[in-house]
Amino acid sequence: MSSKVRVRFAPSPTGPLHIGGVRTALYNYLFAKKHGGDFILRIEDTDQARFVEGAEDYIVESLNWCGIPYDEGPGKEKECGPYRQSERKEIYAEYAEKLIESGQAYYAFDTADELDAHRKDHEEKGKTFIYNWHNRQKLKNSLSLDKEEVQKKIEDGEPYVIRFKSPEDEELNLTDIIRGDMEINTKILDDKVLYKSDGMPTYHLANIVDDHLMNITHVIRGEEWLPSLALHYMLYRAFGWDAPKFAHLPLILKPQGKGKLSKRDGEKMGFPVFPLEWKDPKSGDISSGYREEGYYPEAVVNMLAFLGWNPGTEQEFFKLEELVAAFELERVHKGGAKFDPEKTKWFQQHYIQLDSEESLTEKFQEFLEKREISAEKSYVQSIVSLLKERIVFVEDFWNEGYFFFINPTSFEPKDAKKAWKDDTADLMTELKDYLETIDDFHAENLQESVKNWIKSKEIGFGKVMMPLRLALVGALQGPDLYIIAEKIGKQQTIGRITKAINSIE
RNA sequence: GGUCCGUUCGUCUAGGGGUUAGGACGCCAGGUUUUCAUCCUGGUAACAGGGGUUCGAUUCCCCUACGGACUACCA
Repeated sequence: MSSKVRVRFAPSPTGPLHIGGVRTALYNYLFAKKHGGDFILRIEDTDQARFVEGAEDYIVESLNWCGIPYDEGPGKEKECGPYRQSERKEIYAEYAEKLIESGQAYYAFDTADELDAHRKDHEEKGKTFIYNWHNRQKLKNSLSLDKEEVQKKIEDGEPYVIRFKSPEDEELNLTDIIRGDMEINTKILDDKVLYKSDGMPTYHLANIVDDHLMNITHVIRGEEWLPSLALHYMLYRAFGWDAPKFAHLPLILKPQGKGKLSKRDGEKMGFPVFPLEWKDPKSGDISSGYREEGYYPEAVVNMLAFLGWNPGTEQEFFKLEELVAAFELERVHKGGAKFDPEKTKWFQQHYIQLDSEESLTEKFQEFLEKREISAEKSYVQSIVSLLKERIVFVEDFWNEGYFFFINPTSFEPKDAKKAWKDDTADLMTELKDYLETIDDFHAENLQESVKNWIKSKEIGFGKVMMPLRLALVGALQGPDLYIIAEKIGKQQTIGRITKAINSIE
């Protein structure tokens, strides 16, 4: 086993890639890169009914945005292509036939309705219907029917599926890198459909055949596949192939309540569950994405990496290269992890603080342009520099500093109540008159002048500074007031004081 | 219901037969900031329960409870 590590991420294009899927992709990527291996993208589109237009592009774009591009896959064809299962149809038919020939699979003619009736019947008796060794002789298949009859049905074009012939009673020893050894008896397993009547393979067949043909060495996938592991082991054995190693990742759960994280949770609790914004082609519904919400990919990747894994040290900030170096499947947790939107914000805050002023200025200028607010680049840069340490998203430059660009549109009622007393209007009028006499509006000069003025009036600083802040900002928040006055200039400063005097009772 | 997997502060987790059970997010308090945020300091808070094994179990074993996944001609 000295062959090159090859892993694959194999989503089906049934909609936008969920954040849990992104984590699976990330772990695959990290593992591959750590071992100098290949990361392959395979599109599992064997279910035509669930195919969603645009989903594949979305998946590719998501991986690229996260900085975890695939080495092989659609658009990056290498010798193992094609990488869409719908384009590999003939291959699966061939392998399904091989299993029939070796007696490890059989044709089944039971209709969906018949099977449903069996299930319902069993359910009413409090039992579970399992199609396997104990009843397959009584059902309509090539094991129970005469050879001629089977032949005739096929020739007549009667629809059929191919089922795996699961052993009756055998202890199977399974190994998972994360969970260790497990033992399963085949008697409770059912004869899974390998090949559907529409001429397409099921996940199980396609998956095993492709993983083998694509020389996959490690299968890293979600825990929902754990119950299928026994089947997959038997399939490899039936073909006479070496099975890859398996690692089943814990699930990502809802922040509150029960169950796994779903699309709905994001909408309900106000955080994205998708990397990128997604517009459903049918309903037109829009689901928010981390990119559009202003998150940096580094933050999302770092957060995701730590959901179910940790390096065992106290370091929490990891760039992608560092994750590659530190990542180990053995350190992946077994239990599901509840998703924590707050922690994502914390990572985001960290990574945006690492961004350069130039880069942030550029981003904030784009933001301003969208709002049709024009400002000199040097002015924007000075605001960015001033506000940088208090922001988590680029948008926060606006939330924290809109007053550098526009007049406050209203006065925060709570703050007005606190800052604006009965005699404040008169005091502000006096201050305004005084400011009229000052020509040098640099912050230092302003500070000294106003300080002296306040002292000469023999009143408290708060009595002046709070209403002044309210007038200039619209609320009791923001950076140094003298700097604000300097930035917006004398005319604006006096104008805003006047407006406040006239509009606050 | 059946099969399988899991369970350390509210959350993400470290740890592992003898520890003051460690860190991070959140929350709370104090300091800085004549405001707010940032920042700094401190604090709160956990081994699901019951049996074993052992001189000693949070750590090993069993049971129970709880949680989760699967149980389709979906992946």
